[in-house]
Amino acid sequence: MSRSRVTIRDVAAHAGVSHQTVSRVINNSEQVTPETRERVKEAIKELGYHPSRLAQSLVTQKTRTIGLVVADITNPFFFEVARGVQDTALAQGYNVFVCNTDDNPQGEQDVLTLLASQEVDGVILSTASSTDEELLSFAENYKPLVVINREIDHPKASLVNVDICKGAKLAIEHLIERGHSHIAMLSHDGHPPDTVRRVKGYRETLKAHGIMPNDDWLVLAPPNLEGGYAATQRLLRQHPEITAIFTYNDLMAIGALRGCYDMGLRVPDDCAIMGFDDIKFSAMTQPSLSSINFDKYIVGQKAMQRLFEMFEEPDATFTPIPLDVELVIREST
Amino acid sequence: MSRSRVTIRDVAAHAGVSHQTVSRVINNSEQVTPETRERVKEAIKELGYHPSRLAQSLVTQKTRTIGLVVADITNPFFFEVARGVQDTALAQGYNVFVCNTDDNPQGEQDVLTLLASQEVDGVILSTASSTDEELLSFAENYKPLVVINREIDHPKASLVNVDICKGAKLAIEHLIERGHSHIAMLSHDGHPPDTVRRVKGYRETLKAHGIMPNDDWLVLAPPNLEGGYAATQRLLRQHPEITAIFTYNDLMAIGALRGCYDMGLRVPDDCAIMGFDDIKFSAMTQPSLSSINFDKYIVGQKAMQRLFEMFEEPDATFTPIPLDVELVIREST
DNA sequence: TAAGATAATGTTACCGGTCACGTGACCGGT
DNA sequence: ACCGGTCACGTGACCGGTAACATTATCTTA
Repeated sequence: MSRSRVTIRDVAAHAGVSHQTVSRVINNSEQVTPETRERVKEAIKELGYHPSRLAQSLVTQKTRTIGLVVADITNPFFFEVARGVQDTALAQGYNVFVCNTDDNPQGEQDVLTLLASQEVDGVILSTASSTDEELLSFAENYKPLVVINREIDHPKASLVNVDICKGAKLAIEHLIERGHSHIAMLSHDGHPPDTVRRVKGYRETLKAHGIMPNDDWLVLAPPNLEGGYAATQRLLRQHPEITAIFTYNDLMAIGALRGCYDMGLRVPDDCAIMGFDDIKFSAMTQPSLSSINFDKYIVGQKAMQRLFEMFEEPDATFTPIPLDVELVIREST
Repeated sequence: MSRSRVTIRDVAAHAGVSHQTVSRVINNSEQVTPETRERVKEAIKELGYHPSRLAQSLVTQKTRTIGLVVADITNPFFFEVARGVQDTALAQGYNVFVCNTDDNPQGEQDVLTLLASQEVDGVILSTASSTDEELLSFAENYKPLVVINREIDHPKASLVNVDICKGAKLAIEHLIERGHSHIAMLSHDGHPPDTVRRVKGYRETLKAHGIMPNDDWLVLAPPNLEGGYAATQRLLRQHPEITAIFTYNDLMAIGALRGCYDMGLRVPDDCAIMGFDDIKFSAMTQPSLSSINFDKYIVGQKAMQRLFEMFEEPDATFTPIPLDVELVIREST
């Protein structure tokens, strides 16, 4: 194994057959006598031969490698998705390149070209910094693409969509049911499409219940702990009348929890907090966090499965994969 | 770009030179007239040529790809390390395969052989389910290897070691200083080497201060939120005399926080909690968590840099890279 | 029993690059 | 005018596989 390298021809010589026959054995082709197959297998074992994926890839033009593009692996939401993707990929002998874009359009472009140069067989994209046009052009002249939580209309792109609108609706309705009418929202300060859907769900649900959304109560911040913390303090200082906050994700919500605590406000009595994503931490915070749950792992798994289907039938068009959400009520509301 | 593929010979023909000259231009060899270089570059641009990494790798026997093996990407500790690795790798045009072992020896072996078959240029390993022998044999007949937080003596393996003993010492000394003498420890139920160091630091520091470590107060549990939560409840129910808990990592500590809360115990008054790793969440919990901090991102970065050094000088032996720790005192102690 | 079908195996081109080496142009020195 | 050295570039082999086609052996079947 530490020797230079055992090639398929070495094996062939050792077994007294042509290298093509060895190749057939490796690829489980039927066109081989059980007897020679056995001889070849023995030679393979004796020499400790492993086929070179590089050489295989070069000729088959398939690398058995896919790219997963996420905004920031640091978000628990993404890594559960990543696990789903990786596990299903691995089961088929595929490897996954995980790339961070840092929620930054340039980063996303860099990453996409890098993936292109690595010649991955397909890409799963769970981020949204690039514009629709950039994405379309990527889909156009590249490989199969699965997009998570984003609408894009292209025959070569397939979608996995969590029902975010419904999630936002459930969240707001729950808050209204709890008697809140002064409901603020902390949203992502980028412009990803799934932000739009959350905000849309937030406003429409309020309206549907006869509450006029107040734009001053919709604040934008970085979608992380610190962003939620800072924005909450700012918001509640300016608008003490607010009694409930709905956040873009659980990270912001956990920051909001601490923000309230540091201002001497009690959750949920003084201000209720409602998250989105239901990451593991949310069950352990104090008070534990109400949130919108959906199976992140399944999202990744379905995305990967869809990619496999696209490999099988490159010309087929696929319908979007919907994923349901559910309301999780804990102590914070 | 969507056309079949532009090869180096197409470019050569287009520019009226040999493919070798094109190759020279690509690789910035000096042996090219500025004039022809320009002509070639123009041809490259016109045809939209991108060299095939596959073909390059096949002949150079370098894939510009490395493997990162972690126990579970789901732990915030690991993904900060992962970010450090990825960012530095990317800056040099290297891509990273991240693999999870799920803290499971079989998984680790699977992953290592998968990486071997993918022909990565090197491996960074931040996990510890495999035995030393397995690891040594891997190092023996494979590629450069950087091991994080684990002792292993092999010329082909290099180490990055956080000073865990010191961390444990700082933690325990801090608790003693706060007046605690009934200090329990929640540890990893696997048998990773860095567990040993934490436990060693825990016991020795206690002894150094004239306190006999009580083995009943050392409990093993899965190193995650739920593990910490359950173990804390079990522990405090059986041994109400305990006034402080030192945990294997912050995940367990955050679980412990909630465990205390659900038992009606106040932190730190009834029971102090001390974590390890200082993940981002620890500043946001309520009460915020005291912990041992070290720069996770730097760990990944240094590991990757070391790997690059090993690529440069394959025969050199390298000294371990030490990383310092610091005590972070927050509200939980 | 000869011809055609079919199964098992060998031959050779090819994937898209890099590398070692060969060749000719050019240059300065004697 | 000749020689050796350097520079710019081309030629062909090679990396380690797969795929298409050619070939041979085996089996039918008329």
